[in-house]
Amino acid sequence: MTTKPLIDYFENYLPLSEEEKSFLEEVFKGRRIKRRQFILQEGDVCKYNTFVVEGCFRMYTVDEKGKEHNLQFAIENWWIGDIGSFHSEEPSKLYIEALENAIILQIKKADQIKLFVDYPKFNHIFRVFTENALVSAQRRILQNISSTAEERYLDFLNRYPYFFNRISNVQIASYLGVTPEFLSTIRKKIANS
Amino acid sequence: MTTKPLIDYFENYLPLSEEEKSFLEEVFKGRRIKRRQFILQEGDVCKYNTFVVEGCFRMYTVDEKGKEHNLQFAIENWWIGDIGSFHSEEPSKLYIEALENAIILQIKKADQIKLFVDYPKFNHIFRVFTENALVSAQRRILQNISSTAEERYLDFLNRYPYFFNRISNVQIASYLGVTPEFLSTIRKKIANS
DNA sequence: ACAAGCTCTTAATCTACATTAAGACTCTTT
DNA sequence: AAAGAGTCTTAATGTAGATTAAGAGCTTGT
Repeated sequence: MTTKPLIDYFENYLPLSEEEKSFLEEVFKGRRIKRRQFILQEGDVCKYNTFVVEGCFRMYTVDEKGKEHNLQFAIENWWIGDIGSFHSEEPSKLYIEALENAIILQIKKADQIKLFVDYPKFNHIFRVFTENALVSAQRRILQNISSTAEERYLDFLNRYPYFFNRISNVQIASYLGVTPEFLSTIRKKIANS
Repeated sequence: MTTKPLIDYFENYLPLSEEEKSFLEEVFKGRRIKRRQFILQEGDVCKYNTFVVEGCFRMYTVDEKGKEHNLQFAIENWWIGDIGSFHSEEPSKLYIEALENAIILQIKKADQIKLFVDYPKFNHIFRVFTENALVSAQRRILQNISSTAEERYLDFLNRYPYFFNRISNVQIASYLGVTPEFLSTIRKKIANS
């Protein structure tokens, strides 16, 4: 439960000074999370920005009919959290649940603001991360309004091949916006072609 | 064709020094764009980040069947551009077309980098803009995978009421991911209820 | 070792939305 | 003023994907 994976991760983008490293060690807290445990639930304010060291999470909403819809998965070296709630400090409409036993590193909002003010370099790094996330989100929007479920599934496998053996088809179907039954027929069709 | 609207816009977030203002005046170039004119076309690298002073734009892709799909609109005080292409300097897959005669302010990539390096404050401002855009994009993804077209249309009107009289239903349908004909039946149903 | 609970599949029926085609109703442009 | 292009609507028919239900193969816990 050291911050080393996080520091390595940052140093892929920019070298860090010793002072910066020790500040990161101070403000990021390690936690072990068990499968099926939640790190955010609807109605709670998202108080932490979370870096996944090990394990796998999904972030989802529940609609009026009680159906769950996956917005995002996160595995090793991914960030997860409800950015909207984190910044506005308003209750979230999202759940974040561990799909596997996991190890995470979390930073509180006040510490993250301190990070940005005292070490402006991180403003830049996080701007770039957010831009990359936005580009992915835009691609997914275009796919949702222009592609069939089969095309979206094939693109998903192509883009995230390591999810194929790690995440159940029920969860993948919920991410793609189709029922597990229909994903099953898509898979059958692909297999027979 | 002054940078005043842009400076006013930034000052809603943070006051600017005279030096910062004069740098902005130096690097942002004004342009007049006519209805139906493109400021980005598929295959071109997106060389500018664009601030809309006046007028209205849409950003869209064209799929293999030749159908257009609107990713985003932009009116006064909105930013528009293909962020992915702008940063990677790879050819864009998007078009950006003026839906009305327009006035814009554009900054080149090299100048934007200079802006971030010399005036770190802007790193922060643009990080916040990007986060807000990401939150909107995430909300739209969740809607696309969980709501009917009617629900999406009602939410669109609710969220962007000023688009109702400004943007044609053909363009709105393309944004929502339905055909204009089906949007028409939705509108009829709403009117009769 | 067994029940209990997930997960995946198959198949029948149903519905949201697409496609095609046609007509009315704008706006522009000349 | 007339032609023409773009926009909105209506209606018939077609299809992607939802829903429901059932059963088969896996894990998991006791």
